[in-house]
This record gives sequence, C-alpha cells and structure tokens, in this order.
Amino acid sequence: MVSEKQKNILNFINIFIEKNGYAPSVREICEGVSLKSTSTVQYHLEKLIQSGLLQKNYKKSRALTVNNQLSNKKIPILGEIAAGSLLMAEENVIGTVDYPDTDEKSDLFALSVSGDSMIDEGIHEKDLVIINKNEPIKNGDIGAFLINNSEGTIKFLKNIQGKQYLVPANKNYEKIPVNENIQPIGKVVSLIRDM
Amino acid sequence: MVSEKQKNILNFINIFIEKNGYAPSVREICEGVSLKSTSTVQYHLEKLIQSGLLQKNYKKSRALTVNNQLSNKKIPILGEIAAGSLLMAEENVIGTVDYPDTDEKSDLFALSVSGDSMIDEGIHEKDLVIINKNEPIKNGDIGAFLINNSEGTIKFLKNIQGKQYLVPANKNYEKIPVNENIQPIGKVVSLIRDM
DNA sequence: TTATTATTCGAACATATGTACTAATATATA
DNA sequence: TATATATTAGTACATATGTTCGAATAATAA
Repeated sequence: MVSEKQKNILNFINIFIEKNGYAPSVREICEGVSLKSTSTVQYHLEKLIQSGLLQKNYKKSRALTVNNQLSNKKIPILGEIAAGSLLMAEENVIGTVDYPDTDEKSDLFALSVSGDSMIDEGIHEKDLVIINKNEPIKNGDIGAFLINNSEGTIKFLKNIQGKQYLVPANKNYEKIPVNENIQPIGKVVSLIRDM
Repeated sequence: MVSEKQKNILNFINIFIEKNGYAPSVREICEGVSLKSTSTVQYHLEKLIQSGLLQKNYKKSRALTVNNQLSNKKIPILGEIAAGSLLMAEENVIGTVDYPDTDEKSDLFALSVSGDSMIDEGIHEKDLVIINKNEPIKNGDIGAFLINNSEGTIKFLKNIQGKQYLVPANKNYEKIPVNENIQPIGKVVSLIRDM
C-alpha cells in the first residue's frame, strides 16, 4: 500500500524531526527525498495520511506528526534470579535498558547472560537478552528457564524423539530433559551487546 | 532575568508541543498568553533565546525548540553503502532504531550485517550493528570499513607484525591488509539482534 | 492492445507566519 | 525630578509555506 518513496518520505520526516526538533516544510521534504515538485510531495503526504502513518494540520506550517506510537520504555534488567515467584522483585533489578515498545501485551525484562552455554549461537557472556514473559517458547526457540526454582538459564527448547529438552549451543554441555523442576519464563526476543 | 510573562510563554510552548506535536506560531502564542501584538511575543521570544531557554530558526515557521534534552534518539539504519561520500544520504536510509543517546559527540548509525565473516564473534547475518563515526577504531576493536569506496564491511582491526589488517572472525576468510582502498567508518559500539 | 492507476512536474495562488518599525505606557533607576 | 529600561500595541511588509490545477509520463491491469 505504501510505496518505497512514501516510506522514504516518512523516514526523512522522522529523522528531520529528530535532528531539528520540528517537522520539515513541504519544500524541505522535496529536497530531502529528491523530488522537484511540491505537489508530488503533497500527493505522497496524502497517501501517508490515508495509511494512518502520518498526521497533518490543514494549512499549518510544519504541522506534521508521525504516528510513532512505538514510544520507548525502560525494561528492568534482572541480576540473579533468586526464586521463581520473586522474579520481578525490585531487589533483583540491577538496572534498566531502553527498548522500543512494540507490543502492548508484551511483558519484557532483560537478563545479563552468564556462562558460554549458547556461544555457538553467538550469545556471549555479558550480552543482554530481552525476554518476553508473555510469549510462549515454541519448539526450536531460544527461551529463558528457571531450573530448580533457583537458577536461570538461556537454552534452545527442542523436541527430540517426542521428549522436550533444553539444548545448549555448545558441544561441551549436555542437553537437559524438561521435567517438573524446569519452569519456562519466556521467549528470548532480542539481544543487545555493548562493545 | 526571565520575567513571569516569559516563563508563561515558555510554559505555553511546552504544553502546546506536548499536546500537538509541533510548536505554536507567533500568533498562536499571542492568543495563548493573552497578548495582542505579534511583536510583543517576538520581543519575549528574543529574551528567552538570550537566556538560552529557547531556540529559534530565523524565518522558519514553528521552528521553536525548548531546551529539554531527551534521552533517546532515532538512529538511521543504512541499507546499501553506495559510495563513500554518499554514506548518509537519505536514499540509503531504510529505517530507524531507537537507541539511548549517551554522548553528545557521538555520531551514530546502524548497519544490517550481511555475510558471516564475523560469525566466530557471535555477529550473525541480519544483526544490527551500531557504529559511532566519531570513535576511532583502535587495535583489537571491531570497526566498520569501506572497501574500494563501494563495499561496507565489519572486521577486527589488528596490528600484526607492524602491519594493519582487517581480520575476520571466520576461518574461511582471509585477513585483508589495510591500504589506501580501505577507509575506516567508525567503531562498532553495540549489537542488536531480534529473534 | 486499451484502460486505469500511480507518480511526477511546473506554475500559479492564497495566506499563514516571521519580521521590522514606530509609538505609547508602565516600571524602575539615578 | 529626569532618564533609562521593560513591556505592550498597531501597522505594514516580505516571504515562507501549504494548496490547487492541469498535464505529462510511468507502471499496471483488463
């Protein structure tokens, strides 16, 4: 529905606002996206408005607002996972990380990776993994699990010959059969590494 | 230094922006703070600018920005790197990513990783790497480089026996001696992977 | 092919908007 | 008191800016 040029324009507006603090004029958009005519821009703006991606105020200068409902929210970073039910207790929050809020229903938190059991998947020690507690861990997904109500871990969830296993991505570790001592926390949805 | 009326105006501008997403015009400020003349508003705006509380762009409509420093900024995601000097051209921007703005002097952009030359460092295809153009790439750092003014790549920068090399993290690739065809872009400061 | 839709341009128009200038009034300062 | 500074208003001007219209071209569907 929205063409490449329209996405291009939307991006330009976004970046312009971010850089300048106010929206670009029609003619500034012209320059920014290599269009010669203001009416062409007008045309695309109408399209973007119809698509609900942009809002405009009739006859007002620079009165554009982009529908970035994707505001950012601060996600708690948990340190040690003490006990299952106390998972989100304030005592365990060691920091926050900014993360774009994509989904209203998602319940996110971050965990600092310890150990190298997922090294072959490019998940390193001290990487920050974002976990969505509301997203189920499906076969083949990487998820966060609580073992014996005390130890938190990141592993693949895999179905092998009808049985479920937590599978590491490291030949030096063994897979762990899923039993009543293993409690799923949520799916790993993102990874952040600062270097 | 700043009078009540000026605080009043600043407050009105702040609320207006919060409500509408763009700054008010001079005449809208007139109405908002019960002043009859645009020149009176102009007068107060000058005062506020002198006090460093407001910024304005000469002759541009609604180009007011209040000095409220925000924590997050949108970083452009570049697609193909066409040619060296065109690196940041709007045509190449394929999206934006939210990232906490840590440093005023940093000039950040994001690049989607293509290829597997850094796989042993846990940098996968389609990972997003954040690059700071203003941070020099030191020995042992991972940096972004432009080869032959056409191809962008992520590699280790390593000093081996007095010579500089771009070193991949993959046994299947060879290291590349740094010469005039290789142009550093910036240091890789972060990695984001969505799963 | 023909018809339809999407995209682009140029030119002109109407006005929203920032700016400049002068003057009047209040408020402080000497 | 006189003098300077702060604040407000009115008017007019220049132009930055959104909008409209008509037409040409490109892309797509029928």
